Amino acid sequence: MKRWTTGEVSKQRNISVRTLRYYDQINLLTPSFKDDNGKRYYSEDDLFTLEKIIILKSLSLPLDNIRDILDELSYRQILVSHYNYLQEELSKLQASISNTTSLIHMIDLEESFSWEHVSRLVRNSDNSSKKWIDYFQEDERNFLQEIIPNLSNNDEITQQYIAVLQRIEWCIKYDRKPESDEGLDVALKLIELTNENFQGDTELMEKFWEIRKLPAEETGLYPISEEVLEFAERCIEVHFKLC
Amino acid sequence: MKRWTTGEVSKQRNISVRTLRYYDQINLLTPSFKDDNGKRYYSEDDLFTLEKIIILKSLSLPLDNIRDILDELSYRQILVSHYNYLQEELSKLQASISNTTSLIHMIDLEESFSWEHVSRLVRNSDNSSKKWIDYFQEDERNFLQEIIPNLSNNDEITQQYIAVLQRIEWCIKYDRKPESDEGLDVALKLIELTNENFQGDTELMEKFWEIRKLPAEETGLYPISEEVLEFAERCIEVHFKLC
DNA sequence: CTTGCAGGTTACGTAGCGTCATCTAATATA
DNA sequence: TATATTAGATGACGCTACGTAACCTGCAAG
Repeated sequence: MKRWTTGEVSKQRNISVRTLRYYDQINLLTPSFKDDNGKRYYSEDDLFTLEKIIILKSLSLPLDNIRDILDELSYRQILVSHYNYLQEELSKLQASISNTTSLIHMIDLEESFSWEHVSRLVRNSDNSSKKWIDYFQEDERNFLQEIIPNLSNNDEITQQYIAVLQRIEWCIKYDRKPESDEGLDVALKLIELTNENFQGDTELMEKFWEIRKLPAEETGLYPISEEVLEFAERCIEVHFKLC
Repeated sequence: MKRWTTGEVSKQRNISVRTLRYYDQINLLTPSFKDDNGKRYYSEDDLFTLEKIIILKSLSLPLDNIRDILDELSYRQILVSHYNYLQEELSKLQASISNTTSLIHMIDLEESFSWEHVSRLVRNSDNSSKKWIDYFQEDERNFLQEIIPNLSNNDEITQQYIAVLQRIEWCIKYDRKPESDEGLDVALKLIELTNENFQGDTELMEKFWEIRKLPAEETGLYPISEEVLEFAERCIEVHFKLC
């Protein structure tokens, strides 16, 4: 059975030696063997555990929480929660990107660049209130709740829709046609959204209408017109034909 | 002219009062007025500056660097660099997601879940070596270089392609047809990649061939077959028709 | 024999705040 | 008018996840 020294593990996993020693110190990852001089030797199992730790860390879990749950979760559970987390981040990022492009557009057009616009955009994109525990599945949560507190949550999907709708509004306002590059962009986002969050067009449309019905303060949008919906549909029509 | 107190700003921008006081303390954002009791009052300009700071912070810039460059950069420059950063993050995230799904697939199939596979995947996705300075444009960099060091960089786009190719290989291996949901996924990613990173199919194909020519150790892939390319093309053919 | 390298320990430093403890001024309520 | 609450202020200490420096050890190479 092969064993690895700190230096080897450090290079392989791209982690500092100091980190490994620290993990040993706080009893997060104690190497399965130490020789007479105190040299650490890591087994293959240790490396798998380290992998787990790295993944859980990327969920922004504090190390002592990781230590608490490490043994209770299977590799698959960890990966699935990691996957959920990543998808969530993706949503946020895409919303952020939309907002940022909107702002840049506004500056470039040198008009309507008011404090109102900025704060409305930023307010929508900023508050991230989901926590790592939300990325675990229900049954796992039940167990986890006993160890650690819980949290509120926020509809990120809605935010994504809002972002798309804002882009469409921009297009209409500045006379970009559905046939333009911007129209293609909109179409792509829409397809992505339907594909990732729902399974078909029915739900998509429902979501659209739900958002439309929300009061303006809540969505951060000026009231949404029929025009917008038509624009959206035409974007997809023009650029893609689903077979 | 309206002025805001710490508490008001705190709520509006979703920042702790402590943070505001800290920024004052380190001379990052000093409110334009203080009354006899030392109460801080922020002007509209102050709020814009705060916005800039928040954006720059989201680039993971340390606060003292932000202080140094804050006055030198226009709002537009900051937003553009922020946008570049976000796009970069998006690439990484997508690669991460692909890798994670691959791993989950492997576990689910309960075969070939060797250390080799895991480490190959993780090694590819892990090392993030771009730094915030890379997200500024050339002329801005020249100026910035005088203040702060510089860094290497890594071909993230290649990594994205690798991720897609890996998914295709998985499809072929487990007999998922281009017509399946997985095929649709692949098609979506491919369209996204062509649309975001290049402008047309020509470059896409070049990139594909470039990667194919790379030795296996570098790409982290088993040699890529004609089969893969055909599969990719069919995915797009089957699911989308560009008009 | 020393030199260098890979390992070790101990201990202090860091960023960006959170979190007391304590104080003041202004306003609301009894 | 007395008091309680609120929103502000200022230290000062605490925290995470390590980086970094100082110094020691064991071993192979020159």
